[in-house]
Amino acid sequence: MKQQVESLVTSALERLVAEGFLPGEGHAGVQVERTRDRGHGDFSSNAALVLAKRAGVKPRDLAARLVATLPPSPLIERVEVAGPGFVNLFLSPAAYQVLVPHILTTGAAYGCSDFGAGRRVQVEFVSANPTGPLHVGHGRGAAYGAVVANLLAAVGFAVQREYYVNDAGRQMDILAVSVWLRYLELCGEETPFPSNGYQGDYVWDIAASLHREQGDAYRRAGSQVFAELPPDEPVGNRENHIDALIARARRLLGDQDYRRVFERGLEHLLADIRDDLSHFGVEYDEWYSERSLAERGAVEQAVERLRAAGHLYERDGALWFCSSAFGDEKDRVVARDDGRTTYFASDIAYHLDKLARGFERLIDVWGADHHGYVPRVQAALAALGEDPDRLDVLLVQFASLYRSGERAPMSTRSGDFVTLRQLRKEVGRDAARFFYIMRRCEQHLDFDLDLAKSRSADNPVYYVQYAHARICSVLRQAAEKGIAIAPSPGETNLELLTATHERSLLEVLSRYPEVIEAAALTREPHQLAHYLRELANDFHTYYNAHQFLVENRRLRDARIKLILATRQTLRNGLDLIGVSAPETM
RNA sequence: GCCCUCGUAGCUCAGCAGGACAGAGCAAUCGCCUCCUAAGCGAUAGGUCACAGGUUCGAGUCCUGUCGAGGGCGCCA
Repeated sequence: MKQQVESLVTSALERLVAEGFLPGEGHAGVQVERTRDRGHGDFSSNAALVLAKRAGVKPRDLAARLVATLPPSPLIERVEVAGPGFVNLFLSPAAYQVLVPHILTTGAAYGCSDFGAGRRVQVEFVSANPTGPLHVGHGRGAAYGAVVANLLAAVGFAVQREYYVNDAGRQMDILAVSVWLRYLELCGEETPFPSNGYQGDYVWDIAASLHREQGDAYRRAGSQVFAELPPDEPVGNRENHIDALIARARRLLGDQDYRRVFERGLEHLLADIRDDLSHFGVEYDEWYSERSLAERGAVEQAVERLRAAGHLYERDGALWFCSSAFGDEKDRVVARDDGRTTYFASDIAYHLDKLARGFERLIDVWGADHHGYVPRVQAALAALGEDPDRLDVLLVQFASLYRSGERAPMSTRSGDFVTLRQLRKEVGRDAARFFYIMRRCEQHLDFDLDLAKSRSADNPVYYVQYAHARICSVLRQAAEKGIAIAPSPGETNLELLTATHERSLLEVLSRYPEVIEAAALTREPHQLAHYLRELANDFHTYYNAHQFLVENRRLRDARIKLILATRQTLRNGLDLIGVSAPETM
C-alpha cells in the first residue's frame, strides 16, 4: 500500500522535473511515510520541504504544485498541504476494502515480498562451543538469529541458516580431559579434578555412558596421570596445569583412544544442542565443522593468501597479521610460536569460505562480548580484497534471568547456570521465543520468569495469542449456531465496515508488509513483536465495542471477513517469530 | 587508559534510517460481563527525552564533549 502511494508521489515529482520546475538530481531524503496523527491523513510526504530550497520556491508553494500534479488514483480520497509544507494524503475507503480480500487470498504469504529478489544471504547464529549445554544467553541469540533469518526469507532473500561448530581447539580438549577424568573416577581411580575443567553434571553423564559401553578400556592409574604435572591453582597456574594434563591424556591413551573420548564428548553435546534447538523451533541448513576447514587445508590457504598479499610478518617467533593497517586497533597473531594457528586464523578461513560459497551477504550473530573481534575479521576480509561491508555482525547483549526479583546465576565453567532447556520447560517455548525478541538486540535483556509464566494480560505472549484464539472462538460459535462463516467473495459487503474501530483495524492490517520489510532490513525482530501487540490491541478493542455475529447478514459477513484477515495476519506474524497461534486458550 | 553498546513517565521499554503537539505496557485511581473466552476494553494521572554545545527550515533521532550503567581489550575460544 505504501509502495503504491510512493509511486504516485514519485511520478508527480518526475513530471515536475520534466516541466523544468525541479532539478533532476538530489531527491535523496524525500520520503513518503505513515502519519502518526490521523488528522494528517494516512500518508505524508516531506518532498516539498526537502526540495524547496533547490527549486528556489517556498515549501508551501512547491507542495501546492505537487498536489496539483499528483496523478488521480482510486486509492486517494483527498490531498492537503499542511504545516510548513507537508503533503498529506488521505486514503479512500476503497483502498482498504481491497485489502481484506487481498489478505484472505494471499493467506500465509501476506506480508511476504520479493524485495530480496532471491539474493543469497547466510545467517550464522548461536555457534556455541559444544563444551556444554546451551544456556539462556545462547537462547537469545538462537531466537534472534532464527527470526532475522525468517524475516529475510519472508522478504525474498534466499536464506541459509548455519551453525559453526567449534570442534577443534583447546576448549574441546579441556572437555575431553574433563570427561576422561570423570570416567577414571567411575573406574575407581582417585583423581583430582582440575579447577579449569568442565564441572557440569553432563560431563558425568558422558563419562558414565563411556564407562557403561567400554568398561575399563580407557582406564589408566590415577598416579600415572598426575605424575609430575605442573601444579593446579592455587599453588600453580591452572592453564599450564590443564595443558599438561591434555598432553598427558594424549600420551597415555594414544592418539586413537584419545580421539574416541574426544569424539564421545563432542557427539554427545552436539546431539544435545541440536535436540535443544530443534525443540526451540530453530532449524539449520548447515552445521559447519571448524575441524573440516583445517583438515581441508583451508586455514593454511587463508594464511598463505595473507602472506602472498604481504600482510604478514614474524615477531617473537609468531606470525602476525597487520590488521591495524585495516582499521583494527592492533595487529593479531595468526600462528603461534609453536606453529599452531589461532582461532582467528580459522575464522578468516571460515569467512573466506562463506564468500566462496556464493553468499552475497553474511550475517553473523555474536554475543556482545565478542564485539572486539569484529574489526579484525573485517580487516582480514579487506586485506584479502573482499568487501568487508558484505559482512554484517549483529551483537546480541546478554540476557539476565529474574525470578521473584532475584537475578539467577550464570557461569558456564562451574556448571552453575540456567540452561535453555530448563527455561523452555519452565516458561514454555512460546513465551521464551517472544520474550527473547521483544527487546532490541543491543539492549540488555532482563528476562522476567514470573511474568513469562503468568497467564495474565500482563503477559504479552498470551495477549497476542488470545486475540487469535478469540477469533477462532467466534468462528466456532458461528458454526455452532449454524451461521455460514465462509466469507462472500471479493469486496462484497466490505463497504459496511465504517466504524472507527474497523477503520483503525484495517489501517493496522495494511501496515503489516511494511513492518515485515522494515524489521527484516534493520534486523530488528522486536518491531514485529510490537506490531503484533498493537494489532491484538486493536482487535480486542473492536471485540469489546462490537458484536460480530449480528443479525444483519451482510454486515456479519463483512465483519467475519475482517476478523479472518486479522487472524491470518496474527498467524503470519507469530509464525515468523516462532510462536504458536492457538485455537483455544 | 583505549574501544563498543546504552541512558526517554515510579518500573520495563517503543519511537519506524531527522519531521508536524514525545508513545505503549505494567504499577496507581475510576469505570465496563442478562452479550461471540474479563487471559479482555475504556478513562484519568504521570516525562526540561542524563547534561552542555553544534549541524539543520526542523534534533529524542546526526556530530563533539561531560557524567552515569553494562561489556570488551590474551600467542583463550
